Amino acid sequence: MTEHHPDDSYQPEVVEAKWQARWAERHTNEPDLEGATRPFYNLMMFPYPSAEGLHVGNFFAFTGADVYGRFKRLQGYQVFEPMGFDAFGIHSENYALRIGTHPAELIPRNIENFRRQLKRLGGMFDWRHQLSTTDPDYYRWTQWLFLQLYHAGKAYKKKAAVNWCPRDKTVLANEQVINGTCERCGSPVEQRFLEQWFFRITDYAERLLANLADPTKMDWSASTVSAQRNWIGRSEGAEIDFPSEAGPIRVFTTRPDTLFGGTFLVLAPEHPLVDRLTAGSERAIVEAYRKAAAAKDIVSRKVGEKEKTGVFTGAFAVNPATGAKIPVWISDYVLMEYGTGAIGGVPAHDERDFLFALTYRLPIVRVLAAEGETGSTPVYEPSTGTSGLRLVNSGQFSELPAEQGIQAIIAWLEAEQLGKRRVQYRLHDWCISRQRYWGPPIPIIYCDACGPVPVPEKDLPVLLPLIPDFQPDDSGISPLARHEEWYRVPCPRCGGKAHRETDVSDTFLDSAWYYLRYLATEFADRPFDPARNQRWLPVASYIGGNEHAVLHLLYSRFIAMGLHDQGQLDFEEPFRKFRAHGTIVKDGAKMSKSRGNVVIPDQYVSKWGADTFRTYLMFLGPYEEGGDFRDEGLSGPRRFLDKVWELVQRCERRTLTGEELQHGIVVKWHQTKKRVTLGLEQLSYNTAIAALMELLNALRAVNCSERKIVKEFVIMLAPFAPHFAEECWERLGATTSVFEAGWPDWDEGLTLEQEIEVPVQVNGKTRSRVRVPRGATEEHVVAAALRDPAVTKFTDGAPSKIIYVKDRLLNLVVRNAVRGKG
RNA sequence: GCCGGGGUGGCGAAACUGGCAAACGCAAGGGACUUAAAAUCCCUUGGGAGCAAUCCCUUGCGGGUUCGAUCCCCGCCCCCGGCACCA
Repeated sequence: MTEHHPDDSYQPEVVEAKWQARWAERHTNEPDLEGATRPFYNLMMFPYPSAEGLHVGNFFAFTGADVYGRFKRLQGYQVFEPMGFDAFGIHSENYALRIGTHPAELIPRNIENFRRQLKRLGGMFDWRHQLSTTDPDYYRWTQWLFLQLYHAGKAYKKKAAVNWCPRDKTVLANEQVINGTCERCGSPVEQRFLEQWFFRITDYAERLLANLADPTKMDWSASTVSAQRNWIGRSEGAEIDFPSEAGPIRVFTTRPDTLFGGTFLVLAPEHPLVDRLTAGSERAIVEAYRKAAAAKDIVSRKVGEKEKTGVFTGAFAVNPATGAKIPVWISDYVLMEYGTGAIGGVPAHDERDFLFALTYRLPIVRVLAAEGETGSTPVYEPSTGTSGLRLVNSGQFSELPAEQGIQAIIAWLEAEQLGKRRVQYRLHDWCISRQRYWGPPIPIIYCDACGPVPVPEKDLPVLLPLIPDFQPDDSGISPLARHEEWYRVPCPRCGGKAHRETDVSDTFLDSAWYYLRYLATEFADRPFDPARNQRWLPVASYIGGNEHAVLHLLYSRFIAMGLHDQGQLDFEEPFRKFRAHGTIVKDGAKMSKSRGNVVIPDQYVSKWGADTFRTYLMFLGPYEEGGDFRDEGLSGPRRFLDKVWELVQRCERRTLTGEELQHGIVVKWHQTKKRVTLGLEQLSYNTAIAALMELLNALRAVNCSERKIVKEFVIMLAPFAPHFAEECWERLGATTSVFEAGWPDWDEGLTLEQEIEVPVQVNGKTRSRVRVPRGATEEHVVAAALRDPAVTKFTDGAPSKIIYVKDRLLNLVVRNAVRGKG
């Protein structure tokens, strides 16, 4: 053991290895889950171990969350900061396929590498509670969760039009289709009709939406809240029945006020009434159109295509408001999965209906008019909203303002039993079946006699068999179906011939409840522990990427709500506070493998040290906005740490000198404590670090190394540079961790300077400053200002108006401003 | 089109939600130390005028409110993200 000398230099690799070892030995990062009196659950989104390793974006995310956890720790909370691996799923399986290694072999290897990187970063992780979603002890409970939802009637199987990715050879949830392409591989998604398992997330649409606006339940980033709102997509309106030969045709509209302008109906090609409506002579054309529509992939069906096509079914319906006989058409601009799959065409007030009417020469009747218009000209009126519009050509409703017209017509429809008020959501049920190998098998058995039978809980987990041929194919059937010995089982209910469900569940089901499992990893007999949940949940702080706004973050809320309604959880919102971190770009450009500019953290950690790397990441931009990673930037934070190191080596216990006091060291010190504390609480890490740099510069300027200040400096630096701070703390004579030290408090009175410089403006332009004591009266400051030639040069006589903001600013208003003569 | 977040020096950015615009850092230039380089230290660095004290201009664009606007209001432009033939 070498003795430290006051002048020995900062060697990150030595310091970091030492403290990582010591944290492990001392169990520094392992809070008492049973007895914690001030528990703080600090969660960050766990990674997919599906690549060579973590990239700088992951490090940025984890570091920011870790800084917050360490700050809370220093404030005296017992912080639980777990880490795990989202190791099931297409991303991991695709990676295994590409590498040509079985995922069961590859993924544990990746996890080891991820763990190594994470430990090197110096996160405050409690490794006792590490989990992997691929562990049977984990996915046993994922399957259990499926059964809970199944028994609650929240899981069901139906044959439906689903998104099929031809490259990944599986169905996808709507949330995993981005602009008609696969979220994972970017292939255009096809439509297939398959029997799939769904979760009834739509049952919770209203609650999921309402809680977003409830600050007692959720404090989330605005961008995430907005994305979820858009995704849930609530619309208010009415459904209206149009009588026809084949029975009533129900349409949904958000604008019942335009009902009198409905001159035709349009049904989606897949609409179930089309067969019955179609007249004999039109049958061939209608069939051809339906076939063509079905053949289109989702991209071209939903995106672009402004020209409208469609065919007449030969049938007519009656507009219940006007009594007019109106033709029934089909067109692919009407989508079966939204509303009722049928619309009333109002060509005068809807752009799409207008284009359709123009193409097929359908009548256009205007029923809304602006102020001072009669509405007699039958042209399309592109109007968004209802403001300034009134109804015309609308029978007894004419002349009502549009907003009132909506309410009046709904009331009339309800009275006449022609329709009713209705809220429509864009959100669809969550399709969780995947025709892939690498996931938890859905715990259902199909019996020839009993039908679908849930696997009894005592038989869980349904183990994923180790099979060599796990490649997916085009059949729409999971690779597991090829394995008879696994596929064929006796029925758990009657013992008769039966077979297993061969689909696995969506990865997002694995990740929808992992925060519960972290708290209970040592329990084999239960998925989570009520007493621990009671103590630690909901999660106090959750940090992650906004790309999961309508995926993981929505699904997790749904699962918590479902469990809550089953009496399993006593909260329904799992993440009290969520903050979305920003994204990192490299030299101004997005990082991507094809560009070859992906930053691998390891080399930087080796060169600069983890503490410098962490500090740089937190300094390079606002945490919630991200920033630009530039190699040159690392030298700044490293120089900063070197200077702090040097300050620590020469620090001494003494009183401040007159010169130091004169330079306002005490004020700067207390101001810094305040700024760093508030900055950390708001995740404004870049400004917190800047404040510390300012204090350091101020100390160095007067050569001050007073021990009390240096100690508090080290504590405040500890969230960013934990190993470094521990080492400094020890060298300052401590025998316990710096994280036991407690967060420094500041004296508000001492953050204010006693003598201040008040800017003096003339007509709003700063012309000079006067030094006055804090709290000086207006008279005092004005008198001082008018003694200053730099001011009087511009005033030329008595000011006509004086604005004085105490301790802030003096503004003298003069009528004839004198121009500066230089 | 609708919703959310942005637009400030050569660059990353800061500014008590109305009060000295550009803190902190990077890069660049000059100087000191050194045989030299690196490291370190000191100085300069938004634009323009001036020998200078100093003055004028400057927060995407155009208006407005105000003694005073990066901040508030109105009308635009551009960038990032979400939703979107959604009725």
